[in-house]
Amino acid sequence: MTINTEIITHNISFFRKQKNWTQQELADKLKISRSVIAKWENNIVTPDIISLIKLSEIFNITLDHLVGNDSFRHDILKEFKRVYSSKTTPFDDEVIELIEFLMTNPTLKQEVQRIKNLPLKKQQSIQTVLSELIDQFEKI
Amino acid sequence: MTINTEIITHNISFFRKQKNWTQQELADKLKISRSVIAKWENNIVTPDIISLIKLSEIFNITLDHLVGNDSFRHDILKEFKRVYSSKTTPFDDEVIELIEFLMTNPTLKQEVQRIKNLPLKKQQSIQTVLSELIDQFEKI
DNA sequence: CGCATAATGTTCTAATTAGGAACATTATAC
DNA sequence: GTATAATGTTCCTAATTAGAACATTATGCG
Repeated sequence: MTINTEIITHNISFFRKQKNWTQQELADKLKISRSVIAKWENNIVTPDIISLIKLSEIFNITLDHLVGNDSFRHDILKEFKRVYSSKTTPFDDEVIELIEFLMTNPTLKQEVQRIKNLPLKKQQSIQTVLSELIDQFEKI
Repeated sequence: MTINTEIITHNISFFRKQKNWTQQELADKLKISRSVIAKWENNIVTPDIISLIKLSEIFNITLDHLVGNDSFRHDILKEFKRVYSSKTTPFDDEVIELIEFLMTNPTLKQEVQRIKNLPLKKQQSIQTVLSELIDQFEKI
């Protein structure tokens, strides 16, 4: 995937207009100069991460949404983005299933919690062993 | 909400270690100098948005998680609660924490999903072994 | 249309900041 | 305890940014 700043800067313009704000209004909210906004929107300058986070809050969208990051499409988290931007949509089945699976499997839930409480190195070791273990059971 | 870069740079360090990579390995993946990684992790320099997006892809997490975007997190949790209260299922805060844990830990998440897809008997076997495994690591 | 002014775009400058290479320190393995 | 891997730091150069001032374009209204 090729990443460029064009989408990001274009999105800033898009979401500002969606809110019906002028560059000056947005600049005031961020307490920066208006000309900076103009340069962001025309992709002359790329906003720093702090400004982007503030923008995502002001626009009430996720950072991933703001920067047009869809690389995690195959991840569970992609749905969170969707849910976040349209509250009427139910949760993704995958997420719900994972939750319900853990809620209905106290044993495994507890084990995950125990893993969660271990130091990182030990977590990694367990994951390595576990991966092998599952491999074997999948093969049987 | 106060935003600072500390969380971001700390997270880079955290997720790199979670993957068991050296700074050099991460630098190679990003095709940049290792010293830059070091400066990121020590909050001497703040990575630009393009690098952050690449990092989120490499770490396989969302940008929001990488930068520790809390406002996003709260909204997600609200959604969980909404969905679950409407299902009259008792809402379990512990599960939320687990989901959070799994979201920032793609490897383990995947393993749980694999377990979920196994037949019950095999699930139980794995849980038994896993329990013993965790025991040992907790004792060390 | 033609004017006023709101909105946006661009240029210039000063200052900050990032990145890489080299060097310094700390951690780890044997 | 030493060798080496891993990480931290400094110095330098190059690139980037924010703001102010100025230029252009868009919009509303008589």
